[in-house]
Amino acid sequence: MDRVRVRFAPSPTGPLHIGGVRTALYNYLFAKKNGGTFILRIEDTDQARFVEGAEEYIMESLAWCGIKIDEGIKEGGKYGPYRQSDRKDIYRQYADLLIDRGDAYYAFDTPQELEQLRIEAEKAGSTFIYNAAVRGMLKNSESLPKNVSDEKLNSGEPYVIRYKMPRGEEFHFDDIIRGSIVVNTDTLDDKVLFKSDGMPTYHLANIVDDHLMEISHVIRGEEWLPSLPLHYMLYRSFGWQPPLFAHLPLLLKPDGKGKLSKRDGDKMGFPVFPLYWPYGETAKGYREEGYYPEAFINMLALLGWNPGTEQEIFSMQELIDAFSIDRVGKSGSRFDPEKAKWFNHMYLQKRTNTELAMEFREILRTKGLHLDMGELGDLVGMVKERVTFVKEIWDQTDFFFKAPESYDPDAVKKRWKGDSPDMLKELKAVLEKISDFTPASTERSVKSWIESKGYNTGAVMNAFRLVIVGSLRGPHMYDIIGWIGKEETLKRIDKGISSLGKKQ
RNA sequence: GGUCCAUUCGUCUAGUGGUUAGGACGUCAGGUUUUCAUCCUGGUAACAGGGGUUCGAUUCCCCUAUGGACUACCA
Repeated sequence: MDRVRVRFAPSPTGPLHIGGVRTALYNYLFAKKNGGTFILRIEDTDQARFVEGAEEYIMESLAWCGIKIDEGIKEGGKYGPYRQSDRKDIYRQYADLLIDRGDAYYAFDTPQELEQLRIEAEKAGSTFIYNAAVRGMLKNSESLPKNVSDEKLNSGEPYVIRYKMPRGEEFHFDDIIRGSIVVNTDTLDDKVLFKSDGMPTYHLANIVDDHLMEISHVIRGEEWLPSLPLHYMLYRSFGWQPPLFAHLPLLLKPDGKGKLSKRDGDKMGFPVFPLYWPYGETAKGYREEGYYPEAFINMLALLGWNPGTEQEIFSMQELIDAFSIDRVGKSGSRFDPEKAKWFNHMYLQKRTNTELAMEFREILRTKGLHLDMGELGDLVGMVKERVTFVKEIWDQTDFFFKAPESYDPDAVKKRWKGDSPDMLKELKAVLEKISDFTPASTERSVKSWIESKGYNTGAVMNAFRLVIVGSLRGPHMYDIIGWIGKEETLKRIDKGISSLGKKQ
């Protein structure tokens, strides 16, 4: 195989959606697996849709995901510039070349005229296609006498350059994922290659850049499959060797129908973007929701690709080693937010207590709490396995920091019995005598006291939990009181007894 | 409407011309636990339908159905 060079070529029209991130990821994995180069090319030929901040967003997203760009706007490279608006001067000559070869022509039809034709066709129950069948009846350099056409060009009348799709040809081409595909060129249209504003369309710019940048494999979304024949045709007209193409299946909505769209996130309560999008209509991001990039990438990689083994947890390097484009599926994948959470849970479990403590410390800081790392590490270790996100640690540990201000009514009803106050008074006396207030020693003393008195363990411990935590949740009681300390423990027992009182 | 693409548990998927059709998420049940959660064990659940080809099709072919993409001087 020649040197592998792939590109991810998004348009800066807004935040990058997770489908786009997956496309970038597969390109990256394929490149790294084959010792190739991953290129980021910004396709901003549509000036009307350009969105400020989108380009930066794309780059920051890839960086967050750990997808490293080899050649691009910031990285540089021998094939630059890597932004199509900076390559504007390149495209015109290729459009002219096609005209010289008779594979393209000038068209003067106005957008309004074409719109009218479409409406009329629709009324008649058909679809208007600008192709060989109607070319001769429209305003272009194929139908008009040469002098009329030249006059229009010279007078500065707006025009576009269209590809002259051949008539009645059975055209064969290949896709790595789909296999071989055949279309009749009569069903294709004379696509605009060069717009009246002086910019190329996607089709022209894409083919020219892929050729000039020596792209070996084009890995992109399935929405491009219908224009693949045109792209092959363009390579043929230029006399260039086309790259290999792989069209990825789309990401679908978790419920209902259709492909995942930008609006789905807020509607269904999960992000569809890697990062928070701060402009205009803001959108949530995985990063801000508390996902680890490793988990996010792992989840995305497995949506449409699988290694053929039962392994599900992959580091980026493992993904690179295992990746093969042959194992990319053919059908669209429905995105499952629950599975995404599971991946994050798994990655969080792999973090050390110290790492988690450092992350959690940032959250505590916003609450005005400052603790040393040793204490925090112990705390986090008690609850890490019950959380999916670092931010959930607070929900699991709030009672460590403050005595309950109220007691869960259901728990009180169920666990606060008539003899609870007396039992807790006795328990308090037992605890008071313990000088070495560690989980091991409190557990030993309390257990032997319960045993000697013949009490029911559940009755004691649940009432105890109620006054310490405020509800029936949390880690083991001895771990909790070991962390909050003897003094605080005794205080909470007193407070609980006086607040809850005797059961009526 | 037209063109193209797709179709295995609810979801992501493995898989083969003859399998008890496997795994994961979810869900349900049981166990562990002083609580909740975790965890462990187990269960549930799928080859869209119809024709072929074949000794035998989930697997190969055709049709239908369903879903999806595209159908712009957007990418």
